[in-house]
Amino acid sequence: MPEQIHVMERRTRQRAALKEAIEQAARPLTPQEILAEAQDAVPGLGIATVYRNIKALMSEGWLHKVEMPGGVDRYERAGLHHHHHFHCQECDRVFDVEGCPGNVESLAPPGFQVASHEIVLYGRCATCSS
Amino acid sequence: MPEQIHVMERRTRQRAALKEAIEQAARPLTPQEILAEAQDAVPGLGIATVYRNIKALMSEGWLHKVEMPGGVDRYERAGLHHHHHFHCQECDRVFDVEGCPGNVESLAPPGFQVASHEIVLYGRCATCSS
DNA sequence: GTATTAACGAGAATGGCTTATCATTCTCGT
DNA sequence: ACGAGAATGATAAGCCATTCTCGTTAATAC
Repeated sequence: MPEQIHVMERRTRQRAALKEAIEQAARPLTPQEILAEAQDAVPGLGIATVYRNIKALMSEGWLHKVEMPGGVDRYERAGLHHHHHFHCQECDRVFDVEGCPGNVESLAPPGFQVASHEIVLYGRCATCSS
Repeated sequence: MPEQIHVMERRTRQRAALKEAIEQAARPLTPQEILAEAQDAVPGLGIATVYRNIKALMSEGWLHKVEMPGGVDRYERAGLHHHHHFHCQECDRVFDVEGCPGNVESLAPPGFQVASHEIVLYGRCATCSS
């Protein structure tokens, strides 16, 4: 009687390309951006695979969702230290921003409990400024 | 020959109710929230009318759009002084937050030009905390 | 009051992003 | 090399916020 071994995750070129694209970017990427990057390595890659793996990588804690105002969700490696984001109004890319003003919770009105916060800077990135 | 007089805007109960709801709320409202509030005054009011008037009030500068991460657009009176927002994770309402840490632009990396910024606090509002 | 026509209400249609379906391909333990 | 079934790719379907259509209502000028 053959043992039934449950394979939870297989190593595929697609998944490797997706993870590689995400790590190389070093900034939050939209599903479309992930697709475009990963297609350099795996030409036929489809958008469904991107979404499937985003969901999988999220649930295994490898990936983290970044929600930006008025835009689609973006994703970056989980486990990065506390940071914020810069949204370029020209190229629509989002970049990580180090540091935090601190003392942000004190802005909340009395009785409001602050669990976390997000700061988003808008403007033009270095590339679009030059 | 009757003169052709162009009426640009009529005073309707619906529009009055919408503006009233927005001013009373004193916080950014979603189209659905505006609808719910205004229906207290005008029961039959439809969602299309809400969107129509949002668009109109926006273009005449009376209303201002507030985009929140991972949510639908909200709207509040234009002309309010610089402030930020608190998003209650329990009731999903958004509140205004006075004050600003300042010195926020200095967070941006060299070469990045900051035009504006938004700070969003997450947690539980006073009502949901008690 | 009457005519004009902006504004309304209900529901259909649109447009995006995301998820589901399913036949096919590919990984991996044996 | 083989076989089970996980993963993929193409596309259909689902979701939803927003916009459009159109017959009806009602605000304004006279």
